[in-house]
Amino acid sequence: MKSNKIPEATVMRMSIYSRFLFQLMERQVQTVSSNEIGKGVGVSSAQVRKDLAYFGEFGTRGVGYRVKDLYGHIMNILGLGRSWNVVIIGAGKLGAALSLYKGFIDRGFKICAILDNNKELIGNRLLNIEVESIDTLNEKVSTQKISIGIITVPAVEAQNVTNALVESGVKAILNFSPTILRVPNNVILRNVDLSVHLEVLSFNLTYNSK
Amino acid sequence: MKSNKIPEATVMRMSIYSRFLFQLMERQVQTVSSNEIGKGVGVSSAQVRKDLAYFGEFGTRGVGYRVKDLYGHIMNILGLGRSWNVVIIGAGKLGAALSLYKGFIDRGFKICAILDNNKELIGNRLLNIEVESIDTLNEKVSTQKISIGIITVPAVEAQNVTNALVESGVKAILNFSPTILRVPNNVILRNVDLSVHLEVLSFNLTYNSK
DNA sequence: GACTGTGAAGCCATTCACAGCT
DNA sequence: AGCTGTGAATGGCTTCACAGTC
Repeated sequence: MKSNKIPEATVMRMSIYSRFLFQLMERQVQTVSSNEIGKGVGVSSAQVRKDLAYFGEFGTRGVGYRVKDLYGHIMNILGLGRSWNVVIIGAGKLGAALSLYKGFIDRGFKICAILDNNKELIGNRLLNIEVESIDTLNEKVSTQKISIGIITVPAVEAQNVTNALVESGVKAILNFSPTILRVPNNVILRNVDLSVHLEVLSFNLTYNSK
Repeated sequence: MKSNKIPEATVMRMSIYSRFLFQLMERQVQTVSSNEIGKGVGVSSAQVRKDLAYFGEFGTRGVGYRVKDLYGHIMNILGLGRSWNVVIIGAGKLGAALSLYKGFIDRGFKICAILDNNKELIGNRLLNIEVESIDTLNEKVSTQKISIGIITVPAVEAQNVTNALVESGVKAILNFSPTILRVPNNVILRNVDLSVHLEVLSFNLTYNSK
């Protein structure tokens, strides 16, 4: 499978489809059509079929998709057939919230460590994990086989934290700080900018689009 | 200005440009080129110029852009020349984190109220705001002129909360719950799905793209 | 008749390349 | 010479429409 030819938008929708399918499973639904999936998640049926076609043929013409099978396929495609170990750097409010975020845990992301350099926060307990010093990063990553780092520190510290994460051997970084980070190109970086979304709303409200 | 012809990606980048320009202002930089902006935020110079061109001509050929002026223009374009009143529904960890999120406050979003239906959370103090019952929504929105609602409740409650927000007169909603919400089309809705981003990383790690 | 899978068409965003200004 | 603003070219994602299958 050549993942670099697959649109990122497609991957994001796959994630959404899988959650919709999970809901159907809970309701014991056996079969679903691309049209129903599309209605359920807010895209066209053609889009659903095109997205799935990147990865194979999962349906039956005239019938639709078996919910359970399709769910399984998508979870495997997304690499969620296993669990991922994660470290969060930054034990402020956002880091704390994310460490307890059910959406992560439910989908196989295990928060193994929460690190910070602020002595006031070190020692705090979040659920069953204790906030520890950022000095323990290398040890945590290697002993716990952590492959993903989440950055929730202030912008000014973000690049330093990134460098430390890269050096520790983490393979992917999810950055919540509003900064452009530099990473070597064997490390995958994604940015989530919370302010941007509110500002898009502000823009739309101002020019009352639609 | 016809905002409905402007790509959403452009609006999002405008938000990012403005923060980059703010950093330049702090460093007393007077003038900047599209190339420098592009380098700073990780896009091409042509992209920067195209984006700005949707809104007018802000630069001087042969010279570049005056940092302060361009910043001011973009802030106005984004509707950030004023402050926006916001209500957060859901005082769990995520709601609490967002209510204290500096990135919102700094950009003129004022969290006026945090509401929840969980009696255990009502009465908690977050900074200077007290968590109150969701029953007070209508009153809050009208007396405090709130135009934006942020949803951080569990998925099952999200549609009910949305309906309440719509009825209260809120004009835009930022939804952090992983659900497809229905809103009348005079209300603007944006979804932020935190899990999706980690799952895209999982996908990329699995097929080591790039 | 219902629904998938897919080539072709359409559409939208990004990049190119250069004329025009300082 | 340096840099913006922009029409033209490119590239990529989405929609269309229908052949293929149950």
